[in-house]
Amino acid sequence: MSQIPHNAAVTTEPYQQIKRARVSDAIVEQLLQLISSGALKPGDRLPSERALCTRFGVGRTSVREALKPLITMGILEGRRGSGNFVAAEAGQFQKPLEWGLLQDLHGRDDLVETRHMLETNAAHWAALRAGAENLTAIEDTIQGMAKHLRQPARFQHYDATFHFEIARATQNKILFRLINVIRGQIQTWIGERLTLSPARAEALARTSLAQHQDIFEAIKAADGAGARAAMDHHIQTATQDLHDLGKARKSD
Amino acid sequence: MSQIPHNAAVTTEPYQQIKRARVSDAIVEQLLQLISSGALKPGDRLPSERALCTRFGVGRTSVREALKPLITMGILEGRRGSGNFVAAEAGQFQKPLEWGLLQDLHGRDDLVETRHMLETNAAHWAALRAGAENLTAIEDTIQGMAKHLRQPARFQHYDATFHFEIARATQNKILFRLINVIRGQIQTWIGERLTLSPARAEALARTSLAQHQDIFEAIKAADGAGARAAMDHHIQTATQDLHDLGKARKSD
DNA sequence: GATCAAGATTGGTCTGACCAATTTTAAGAG
DNA sequence: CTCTTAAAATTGGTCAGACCAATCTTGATC
Repeated sequence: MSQIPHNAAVTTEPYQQIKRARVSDAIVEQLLQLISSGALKPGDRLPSERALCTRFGVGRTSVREALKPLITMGILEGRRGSGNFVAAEAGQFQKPLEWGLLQDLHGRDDLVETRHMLETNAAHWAALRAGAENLTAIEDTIQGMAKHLRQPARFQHYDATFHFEIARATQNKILFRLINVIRGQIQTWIGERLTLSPARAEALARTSLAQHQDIFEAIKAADGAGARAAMDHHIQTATQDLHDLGKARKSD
Repeated sequence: MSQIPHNAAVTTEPYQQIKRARVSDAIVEQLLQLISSGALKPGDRLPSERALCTRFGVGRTSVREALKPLITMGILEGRRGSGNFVAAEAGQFQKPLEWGLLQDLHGRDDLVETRHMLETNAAHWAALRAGAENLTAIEDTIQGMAKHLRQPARFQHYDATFHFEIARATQNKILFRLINVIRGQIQTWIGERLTLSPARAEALARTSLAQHQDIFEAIKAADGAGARAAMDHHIQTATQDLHDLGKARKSD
């Protein structure tokens, strides 16, 4: 754990700073509304910047100043020579979360610890709130894991989807987004972890599969405490495995 | 709780998309490094955009395209006629978190529930990890509350600082940032909640103070489970109070 | 020394132009 | 007619110069 400095102060001021009407901000608002209302769907192409100029009645500078924040946030995607597009992950706001959470992290401890907290709570709430649709989605991922015990890449995909579906079953959007961004980050750190002997990989997969089944059974039975405990056990095992692998790799 | 749509897919691809070198991106990188290295401290003023043009050897457009993302994320702050400044909260990345978490939220339920989870876990870890410096900081806020039982604004400030210091005592940067952004958001929703009779306000304050003391005692005793339980009780009470106030206001 | 108006500085926006990547079109070959 | 390929048009990225409005600086005035 890294020390958190004592310079940042807490803010209790509820009043918002008055902001002069910037032209670009008004455009940002309109574009956001077009996207959230569904008029612009992921993958859609926006009118060219020059066309937007005439539509909004502003200069191209303002249009570009409006597009820039949306591109930064990962809501839009600019392709030179082709056009500006609504990003596939628009609405998930993955990028700003990564910016906010993962900047200036020296170690992975915070990440692992937070993931443990989020996942155990997610299991708890999923058990209390999962609908039939959620249960079948989760069960599908388990069957996918069972069918690909010897194909690490496939297995890992279903593993990730399992946790993804549990996060969705919580019906809590904030928790859903947090789990996804942290899982994604841990995944990039792990990278190509599964470069170990096939026999060992299959053994790990079997253990993991059994734990996933335990979690699912508890969720299916609407057993909040049981789901939390099962997930706690699973995450601890997975974390320990990762830790062992890290040590093994260091000794290379 | 709002339903989470089933359209978003999970990504297991660790490879990053190749991106052409944009001039503005290179400038962003330099500026970020200047800030994280301490060469530019919060509150500092950047050279004027025209000056940056000559320093970087690029046009003003590129400079502005580089500044825009940083302003969007709250790292810089642009004041027309005055200059661009490093934001006071630079390094906290509050704004991108708000973007990522609070977009498109229909109700406050997710927020309240997530806060409950974060705060109870924070109390637990604070009890296990708080150093002497953390303990005195927390105790100071309690004394501040005790001295201002009849001044709601002051009391609320120390209340918020109490939770702020506990979040810091966890030594977990991610948890620290999450708690701050969510508390801030709940606070803006509450707004000027304390517009009730002085007698009732003081009664609530006394109850709250007692609960804060319980939490602090558990943390001081390094009693993780006790701290979690005390915080759980406190958050539940506070949430209930807010709920009652909301109902009372609706009946106006 | 305090007040206030004129000038200088700065971020925000507009216009028009050019570059490089991409797409579209059209010409040409089979 | 289809496929290939080169030219033309389109598009995002960058540059330059200009103007506006908000702010800061300066200096004259009392």
